[in-house]
Amino acid sequence: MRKLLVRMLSSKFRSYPMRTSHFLLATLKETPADAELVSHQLMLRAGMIRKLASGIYNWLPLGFRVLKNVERIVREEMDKTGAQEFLMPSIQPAELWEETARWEKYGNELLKITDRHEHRFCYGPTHEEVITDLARREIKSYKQLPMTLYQIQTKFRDEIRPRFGVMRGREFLMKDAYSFNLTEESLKEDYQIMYDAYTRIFTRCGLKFRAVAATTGSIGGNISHEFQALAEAGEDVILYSDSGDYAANIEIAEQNGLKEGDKSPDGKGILKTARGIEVGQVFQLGKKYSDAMNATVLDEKGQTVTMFMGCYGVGISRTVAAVIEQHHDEHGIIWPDELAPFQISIIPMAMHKSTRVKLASESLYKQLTEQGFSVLFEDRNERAGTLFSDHDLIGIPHRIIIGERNLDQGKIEYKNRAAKESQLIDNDQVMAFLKESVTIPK
RNA sequence: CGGAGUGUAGCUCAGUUUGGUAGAGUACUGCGUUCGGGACGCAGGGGUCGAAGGUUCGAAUCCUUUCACUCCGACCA
Repeated sequence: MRKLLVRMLSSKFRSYPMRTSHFLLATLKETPADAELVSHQLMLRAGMIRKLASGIYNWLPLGFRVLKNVERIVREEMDKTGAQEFLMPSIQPAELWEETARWEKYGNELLKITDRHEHRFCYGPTHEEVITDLARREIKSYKQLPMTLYQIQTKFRDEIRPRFGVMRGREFLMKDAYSFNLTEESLKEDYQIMYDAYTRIFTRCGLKFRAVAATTGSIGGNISHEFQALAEAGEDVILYSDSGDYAANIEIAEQNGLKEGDKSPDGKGILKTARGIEVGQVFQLGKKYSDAMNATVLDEKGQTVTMFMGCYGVGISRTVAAVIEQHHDEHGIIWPDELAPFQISIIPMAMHKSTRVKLASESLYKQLTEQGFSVLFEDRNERAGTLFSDHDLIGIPHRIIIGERNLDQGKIEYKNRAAKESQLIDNDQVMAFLKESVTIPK
């Protein structure tokens, strides 16, 4: 124990940067044969994910850092609404699902398992039953309402046909929130609060998206909206007004007898279709679960009343894929600053031969990390082309290249991943320049 | 679950028709040259050819069964 401590304090553990030579940077030059979508191909090539089984993926360090960034944004925006984070079990007893009749109705998508005592469980695809059970035990009075709880957790839905990598995986990371309300008006207020929070979340993720009226499917309830990231690869079709606010999932639109080319029902503009990736969905559940499971509180008159509920989901792992669908070029991924696994990469040229380059690079690394930037230090003894290609692929937004030639002029090179050309910056201006250019997430 | 296809080195693939000692490129290791946009030479390591059974003197190759994975559809959202 003492030995380990001494080694950690004295060795490279402390002083070395997050460096590519010891980072699990599992990039692939060629596209794996079983990936169809650009996002799936790039996630594999960049070494973000690896498949373990159909629809089930490992998240390697690079991908995990992005996943964590989406999670952080979601958590920040949920906390802003006053929702409380907590955690439910992923394994759920059959009895709860039988109370709502979903043990049968949810179908084969529900992964059912049996323990050694022959007790039946499922791996949770969603958590309405568990939260409602918790709420009926713990929430007693109208004075506690409204109340919203959320968790960020791995879900499992046994899709008939998983596809497109984490876009339609079986196991996936999801944020699910549940609101409890005394009245329908209160529910509608919370619904709007969540709707607004989702708008902020997906905006921060750099997504172009539309919120569309949606059907409620096996979750149930009355009113629902999906947040659709616009992408040709999307599996959903939406109908939207080209100049008004109207937008609906194709199912809803068809139920209302609307089709492409029609006038928008709000009178503004013409309806057009687009494809989308569903990255979030919000539901006004009403009393579907609270009725079935008897989740009640006492109101101010001492009467027993059934609570209204809402539920609100964000597909966190799917959002990562959706962002890539919208942010890439022929060389690889182009991360928005808030999602990038690292904000800045430092690529020293011929560092293994030039002490000057090495010192300048390490010094800059130290300064940048002290300022709170996340920085990846490229220390592999590879040819420049290899390094540049890898960094293009993994999509770190801000790149600093340090070489002898420019050091002689007192300059370093900066290249934005999204830009075609790089630019030279005076050595003593670098910090100011980056502070100006890089968004630092809190 | 219906239809189509694929399983050979970490990755991309040849070899299977017509059975005869397991291959290429790339990646990886060592040495040397080179190195600001995926270099080159030499030397190496890495495979129960998805699995099981059968036919045969001999099976990656032929037969049977089975498993996994991908795509289209239905399903889900």
